Amino acid sequence: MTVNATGGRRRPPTIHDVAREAGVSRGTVSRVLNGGHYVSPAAQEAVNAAIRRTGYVVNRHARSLITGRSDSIGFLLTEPQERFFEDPNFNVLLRGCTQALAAHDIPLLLMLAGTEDERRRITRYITAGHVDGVLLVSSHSGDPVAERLREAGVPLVACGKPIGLASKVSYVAADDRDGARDMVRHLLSLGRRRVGTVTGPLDTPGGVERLAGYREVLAQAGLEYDERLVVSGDYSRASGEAGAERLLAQASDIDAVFVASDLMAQGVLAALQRAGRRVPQDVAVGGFDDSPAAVASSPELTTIRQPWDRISNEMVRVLLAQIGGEDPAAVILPTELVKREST
Amino acid sequence: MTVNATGGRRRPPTIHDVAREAGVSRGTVSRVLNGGHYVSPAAQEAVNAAIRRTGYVVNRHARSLITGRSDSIGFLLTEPQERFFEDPNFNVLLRGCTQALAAHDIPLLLMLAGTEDERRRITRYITAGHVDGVLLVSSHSGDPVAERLREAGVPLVACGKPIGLASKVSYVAADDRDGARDMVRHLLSLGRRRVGTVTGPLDTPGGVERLAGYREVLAQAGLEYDERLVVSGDYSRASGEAGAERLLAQASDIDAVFVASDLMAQGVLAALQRAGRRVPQDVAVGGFDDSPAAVASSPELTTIRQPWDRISNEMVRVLLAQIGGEDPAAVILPTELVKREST
DNA sequence: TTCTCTACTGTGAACGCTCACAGAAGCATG
DNA sequence: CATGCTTCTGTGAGCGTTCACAGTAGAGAA
Repeated sequence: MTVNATGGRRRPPTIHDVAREAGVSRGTVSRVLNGGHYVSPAAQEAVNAAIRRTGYVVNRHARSLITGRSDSIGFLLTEPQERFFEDPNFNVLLRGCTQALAAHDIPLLLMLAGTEDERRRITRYITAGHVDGVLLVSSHSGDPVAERLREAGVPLVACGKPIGLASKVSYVAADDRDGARDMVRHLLSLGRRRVGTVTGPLDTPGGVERLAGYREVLAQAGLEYDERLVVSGDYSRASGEAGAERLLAQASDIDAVFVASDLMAQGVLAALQRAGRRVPQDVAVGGFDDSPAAVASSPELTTIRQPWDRISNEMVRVLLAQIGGEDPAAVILPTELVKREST
Repeated sequence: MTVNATGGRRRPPTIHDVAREAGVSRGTVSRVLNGGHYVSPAAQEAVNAAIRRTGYVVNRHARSLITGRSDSIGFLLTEPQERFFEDPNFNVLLRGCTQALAAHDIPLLLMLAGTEDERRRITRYITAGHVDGVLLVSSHSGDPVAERLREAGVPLVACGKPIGLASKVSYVAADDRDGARDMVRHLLSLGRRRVGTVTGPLDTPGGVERLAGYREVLAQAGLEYDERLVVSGDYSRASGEAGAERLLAQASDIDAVFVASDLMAQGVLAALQRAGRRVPQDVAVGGFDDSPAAVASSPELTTIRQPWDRISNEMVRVLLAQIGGEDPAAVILPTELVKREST
């Protein structure tokens, strides 16, 4: 790439420079830039050569000004707590989305809106058209941002099924309920009969669905529901630890625990160890997520793998389709049981 | 905020609408928008009211087109491996930078450039002026992107001292060497005399500096350098585990290990446990970073806290200053020894 | 031939904003 | 009363692109 082939000036080359260099008009260059329809092969080639020679890069601001599109996507995190940011799943999701968008040459804007103040600011920013669509990562129900954006007609895809949201909004989620079913069936297949659970927050879809799967399978197995076997946490390690302690106190004959996240499962392992219960001999422990925490703990966790790479790809695909005018869509992806040492 | 107070049209209000609503000219509105100099209090007030009534939000594309600035900052990760993305420090840094920028109402663009292809594309994108500056997060030396951006005159701040970079580039770093010194002194103060170390990659500043600190303190203490006590890893858990095994094989009388990252320290703990060594009774283990891994492992890790919140704040501060015309600057921030159970 | 159709090309007018400039008004100074 | 200065305001131009439209050339049909 020859720098400043068009002369010694400082300013980056414009579409005019390319047109002059190629001996065609602005219009033709613009057409080449936007798919090359109605452009003769000769002109096409001349323009491409000129672009290469001048080092031309399209000015996205000028383009956006007229098209009204921004050619960028927002990745919005409205979680009030910072917890989700520490969640290893977040990493995978963020990276996956960034890469999936990079394949379309679309930059991703990271937006954090933890406080109500920030949420208001970000909402204004988004509805002003500064991004073409939003990947929404927020687990809690009644998220006002989602509703506001939806009302403003901003293309939106949520990660996980948004609960308590009045109307149609696209989402991509793992099949939480089915994953939970798989895990509990696995625990029962090992001969366990006193299977407890530490649920996620019950205002999140994951929390609700995983608990539902657990109850379904126990019911199918003819085991009657015992509320002493059910405690809930908030996906944090500490809450897992506390949950396990409560379980041991309420039902000391417990022989397995289905934990709704790997991070909480780590806490459960710690609590069991402190109580002198061996894992998996005395108590089998199953996690959820297959996060790095699953192999970082000892014993390594049997867990349910969430297909994060597929989730991020699908989120991007659905969002772009929606920006292109398609209707909202829901995508549910299958999970997978990963057997390790803890069961 | 009244929606569409200026009429029933769909399109968002422009500066013209605000001007009409306030009974002033575009110029006056623009001046209010940009600091309010040379604007009478009455006009100021009228414009602000009109903005509120119309729900006006500035069109950044139009503004950027003329100012040449983009009012956005890039967060660039050029690590070829995905390891850094899994590093908990990354989270903290990314969040810190996003928030520090949000305070200035500047959006952050996340850019991943793992392959040479992507690096080329991103470099073009950046040098075309689509961001005003870059926060560079990359540990390895000889990073071609940093050099290219610097040559192109793009304001740039690196996280950690870039090694092998020809000329001046701003950076913000924790005082790695001093942190290492603190930790090794701490280990010696416990009466340990056979102190091994698992270093980071020696083509990273952290790897080099932490090893240097280790050697300095041992030398000061009159202990002679024993190369069997030094192995190197790549900051991953697995490499910590492998490193500890090598240490035990080479120097089985080891009574302490200074590990250059918490993640590796987790691996070291696992290897020691498997070898039947008690921590801290038989072998004291010191980590580095004070990442979530430090409290997630058992025993909880004594470690060196990196001031990530301050690092991200400083990176943003230095970058904005540089965009504002100031010269590059280097900022070194102190670390802190955090004592827990592993020593 | 003349007409229509298709493939291609060039041109003027926006998009919404900032910037430079011209000018008005108010006030003090000579 | 003219002059200069400061503070404030409006206006025209232009940033780099796309879009709609007009127009040209060539091929095929009537």
